[in-house]
Amino acid sequence: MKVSREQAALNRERIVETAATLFRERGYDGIGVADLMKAAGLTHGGFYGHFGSKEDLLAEACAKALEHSAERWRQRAAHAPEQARGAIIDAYLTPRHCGNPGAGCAVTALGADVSRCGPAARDALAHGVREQLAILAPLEPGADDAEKRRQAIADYAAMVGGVLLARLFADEAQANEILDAVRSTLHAT
Amino acid sequence: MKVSREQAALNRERIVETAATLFRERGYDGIGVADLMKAAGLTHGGFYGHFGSKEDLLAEACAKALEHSAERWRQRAAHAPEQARGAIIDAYLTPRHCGNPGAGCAVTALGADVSRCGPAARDALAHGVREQLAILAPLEPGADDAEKRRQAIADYAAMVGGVLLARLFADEAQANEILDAVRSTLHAT
DNA sequence: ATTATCTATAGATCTATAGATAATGC
DNA sequence: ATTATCTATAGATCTATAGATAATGC
Repeated sequence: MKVSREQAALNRERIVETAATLFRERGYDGIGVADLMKAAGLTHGGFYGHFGSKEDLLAEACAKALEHSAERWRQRAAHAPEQARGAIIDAYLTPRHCGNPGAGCAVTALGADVSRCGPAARDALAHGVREQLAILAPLEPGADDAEKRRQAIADYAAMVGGVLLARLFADEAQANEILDAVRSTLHAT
Repeated sequence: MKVSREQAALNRERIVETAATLFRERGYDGIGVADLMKAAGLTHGGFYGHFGSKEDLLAEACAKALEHSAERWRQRAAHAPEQARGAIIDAYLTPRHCGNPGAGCAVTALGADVSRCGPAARDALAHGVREQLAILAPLEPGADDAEKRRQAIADYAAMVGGVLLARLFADEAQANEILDAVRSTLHAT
């Protein structure tokens, strides 16, 4: 049953990736350790060899999810420097993002859960937010760095809130109205 | 043990109010039916005489929470017509709101939970959002109704996202930076 | 020999229900 | 007689742990 040290590290990685997806899809309390391990192709009891607790895994899953998001933002920032801000905003405020929370922004999907958690998960998510802001701020209009940063925070808040609101509407047209309104308002800035 | 029909209605009301607070504070899965009933001064088993399921209660609790919010917005809208929009924004983006989720915006506290729920709670929260937008839209700048509504949606999204983000930061100064940035950006509109 | 994973289970939850109880309202 | 609430519990979860197993890595 035992696997190599290398395979064990890969298994750990797969648990984190699986958790990052399933927590975002179903919420922190929406998936148990047993089902999570089953989804990763492992058994329940093996979990505690890798993580001290479910909440420790949440912290790692949040960090991982936001790292993926940051990577995507960085790619968009590099490709078309002038329209980078608009590209990030447009990609965030889409029906695709709304409909795929498991691959989307961890702040929107898990922010409320994490804000009620212990410091490990909170700090992980907060750190991820600071990273995202550091990517976004240089792309913002503004006379100085303080103004750019302020605008980055305001953009991020509007994006997060926009998707959170849109996800409440089962009716696609109403969800799209939310996304379109936030998107066009941000583009007018 | 039995109480009057009138008292039973009051008890039901108290269950909803208690749930509206505790769900917002701890999340939908953060409080069980038994503890909820205890907090309302009743016993576990009595719950199912009033509600068909915990999720039905969530729907009613969301509706109630957003009705309270709408009432506060209407009061601000009536008091100082010119600065009504600013007053709503300023009251929403405060440390006080961040630190008291149990009395705050149900969308920020429960949006993610509800978006993973059945239609009853979703519809309740979505209906509440439409009500809030209907209050906010007439207070917005804009050449026509469509523009006012678009701006109301963008404002609401930024407020929701702002508080969600701010709640991630244990450090008060960082939380306040988020609130201040969103607030000042909205005021610049 | 070490250790990653497994099986099995303890102990504590959780939602929901069944049946008893006792006060209301006819 | 009706019914709002109570006690007690069924049945299904959940996190975490203990001890067994078997393959790696010295």
